[in-house]
Amino acid sequence: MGTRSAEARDGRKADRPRKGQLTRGRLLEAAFEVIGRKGYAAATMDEIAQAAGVSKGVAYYHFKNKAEIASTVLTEAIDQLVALFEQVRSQGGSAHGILTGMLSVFATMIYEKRALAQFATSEMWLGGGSMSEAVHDQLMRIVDLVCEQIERGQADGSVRTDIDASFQAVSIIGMVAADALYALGAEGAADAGKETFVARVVGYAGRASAA
Amino acid sequence: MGTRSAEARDGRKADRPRKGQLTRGRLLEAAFEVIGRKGYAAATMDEIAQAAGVSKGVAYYHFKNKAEIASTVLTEAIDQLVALFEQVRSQGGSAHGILTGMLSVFATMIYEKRALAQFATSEMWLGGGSMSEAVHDQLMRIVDLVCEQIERGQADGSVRTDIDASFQAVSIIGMVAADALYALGAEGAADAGKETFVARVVGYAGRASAA
Amino acid sequence: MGTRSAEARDGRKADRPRKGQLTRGRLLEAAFEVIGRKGYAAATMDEIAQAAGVSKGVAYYHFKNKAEIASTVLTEAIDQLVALFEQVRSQGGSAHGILTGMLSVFATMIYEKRALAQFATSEMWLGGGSMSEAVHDQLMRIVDLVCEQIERGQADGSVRTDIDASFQAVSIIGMVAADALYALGAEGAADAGKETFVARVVGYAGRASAA
Amino acid sequence: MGTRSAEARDGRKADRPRKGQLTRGRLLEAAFEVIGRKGYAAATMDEIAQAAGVSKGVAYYHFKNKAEIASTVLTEAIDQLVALFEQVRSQGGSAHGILTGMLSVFATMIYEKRALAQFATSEMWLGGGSMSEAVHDQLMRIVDLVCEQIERGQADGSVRTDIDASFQAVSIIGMVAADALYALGAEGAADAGKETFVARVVGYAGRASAA
DNA sequence: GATGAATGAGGGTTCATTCAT
DNA sequence: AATGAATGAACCCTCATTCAT
Repeated sequence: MGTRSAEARDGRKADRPRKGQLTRGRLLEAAFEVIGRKGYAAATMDEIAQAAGVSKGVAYYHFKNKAEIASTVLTEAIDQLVALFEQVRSQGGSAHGILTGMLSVFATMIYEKRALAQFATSEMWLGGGSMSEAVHDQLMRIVDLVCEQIERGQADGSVRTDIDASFQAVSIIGMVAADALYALGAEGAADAGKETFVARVVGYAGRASAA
Repeated sequence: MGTRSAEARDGRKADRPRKGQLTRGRLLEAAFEVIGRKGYAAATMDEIAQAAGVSKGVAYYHFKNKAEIASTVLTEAIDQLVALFEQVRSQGGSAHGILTGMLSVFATMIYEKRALAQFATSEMWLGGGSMSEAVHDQLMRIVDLVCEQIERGQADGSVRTDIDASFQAVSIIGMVAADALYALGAEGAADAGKETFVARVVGYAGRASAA
Repeated sequence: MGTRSAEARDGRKADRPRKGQLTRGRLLEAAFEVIGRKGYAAATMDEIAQAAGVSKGVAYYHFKNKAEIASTVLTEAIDQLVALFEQVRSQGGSAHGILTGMLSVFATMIYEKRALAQFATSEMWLGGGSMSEAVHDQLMRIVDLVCEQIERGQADGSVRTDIDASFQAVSIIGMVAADALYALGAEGAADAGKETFVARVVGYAGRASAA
Repeated sequence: MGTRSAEARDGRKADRPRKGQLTRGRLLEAAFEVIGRKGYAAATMDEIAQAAGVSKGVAYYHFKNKAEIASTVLTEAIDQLVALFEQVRSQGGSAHGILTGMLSVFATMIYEKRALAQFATSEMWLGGGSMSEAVHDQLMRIVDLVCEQIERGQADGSVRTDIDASFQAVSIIGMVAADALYALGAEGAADAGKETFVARVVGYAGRASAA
């Protein structure tokens, strides 16, 4: 005991990441891993706490209940993804270029955080679940950003107009998700590497919506 | 205990599949409905038995456990779908024509049995779950049939060859599933009707793989 | 095992007390004892089930939750008391005579089922508890029956009229309850015996309301 | 650890009861309110600390545990009541006069601090609980003071002698408590006002013990 | 004195599964 | 074949209590 070094050294007590925040972060990581691996229903708070290296009680100190920890995990990840999407958008360019960039970002994230994709997708199907509401809302943020670009593309003639923009957005996202599921499910496929995976997904999906 | 089976059965072999098979069928229907509505994990044997109008104990007379009843439901449905696919294939025609027919059949089934699609998809993501093994095997039967036609199309030049056939097959199926999820999730979308839904999905997906 | 004698002997299978009813009864008895001894909050379903000689799960087969088992215990006891009160009333006589009879019955029951009295009283104070609603409703049935006789007494001039009948009813019941608590709390007092206890309570309380 | 108390305290003994005593007082008030509203078992240290506007840890700095904070609340209130009783007694007068004064004081306090009455009464029934011991001891102080006057009345012939003095004391107190519960439980009854309530209780109870 | 964080022992409840009848 | 009843293992969650700072 007595390792209060950090703030003592530089005296910035105020913005020192409190110990609690560290634990909270560890819990989120653990929840991400466990839920991704076993699904929301099969994941237990016991296992999450254990994976985080803390007692079960502390999980309930930081999060109201299991649903909250799960939706926090998801929201934080989607926040990252949305930020990346917006970054792609802010760099400007044609609708097709931005779309390609978004899909690339999306596929990359699925590739890297497959567990989250599993969690989000599986919970999203459930109509009346406790989680489904929050999951759905989060995922719609992604769909909307994709949809926006497809509409731009429809306006400038680079994307086919015979199908609803939102329909196309959902199709592309579903396609990418399914590809990821398949590519990652086949364990041997992983060796192809991220770049190959992303390139294939983007190349294929990009073609589907061309005008 | 209970060894009066053999001779007793022989005595009325002809009319045996009466009560037992009826009950079994009712249980499968109930399981299909409940699991589709709440997901595998949240579905309880109690609710399934109650929905079937029988006692809980009888469910364990007909099925070994919860996993078995669920995978039986799935297998029977996939059997139907496979049969339809093979029927489409047996009518011959171009790869594109057969593919279109299969997607049409697939989209129709999702539209009509959305609960099953939900069940299959959500469980499939789970890597180590009890169900996932069986679900995966079943769904691969579908993928393989689609893949077969894509390979035919690649051979005759009607389908792009720059992407693995299996990759394309998975993409198309994922796309259709996502579309269904979205179209059926939006309650207002249901009024568009089955034909509109199927046409849109097939039209869009068919384009993605064109050479 | 194999003691299916009763119904076998006389063949009245229909009204044989099912095994489940026996268990249910045992659970109620156990709940009565445990809750009476430790209070509602401190009583655990584990202990109740164990006292009943069954597993914890079966308690939830017969009762929806802890509150239900507790309020069932209480309701059944109050039912008995109400039946006794009504029996006293049906025998006719002066208001004073009936009141005396009722108090006698009431004091006797408290004396014999002190645990229940403890439970009922302690829970009744709590305003917003889960139990309090049901407990209050049950106890009011007793108050009403006493009140009815006090009003009769007021009508015929044998009971003072300067105080609300309901107020007097409550006072008398509170008095008896407090006496019981005191008499039974002092362990040495138990030796005075039931008759002495009842006589004292009735004699004292009966005087308080005389005109 | 923490042995700097003695000399540190001595250094500023005069102005010591500053922050610490204030916090302690706030905790007691909060505990009084919360326990009164939800009962001892359902009250949580969290809620008490929050109601006091301090952290949970500080409650354990001032009180050993939950039982201590509760019994302190009770003891302080009973201390007040005892002081009032003794004040009534010190003013002299007939046994009947003093008794009336005591009941008036008692009824008034119940009326004003109903939450405390609830707490005391409900916990008192519990035989082996953690609280019951302390509660019982405190309440007996009240009973003894009432009993003392009843014995005086029995000596001078103003109170009936056919019933134990202690029995009568308990009866009267129980009566008042029950009346308070009833009067305060019926929300509409509150409008009658404190004076009416006290007068009724005293008038009724005073009569019960008259010789 | 005070705080936030952590602990860990249960408690209520659910549910897949089994079994006697 | 079928039923009602029973079991027991978890699971989610709460909360009194402790501790480092």
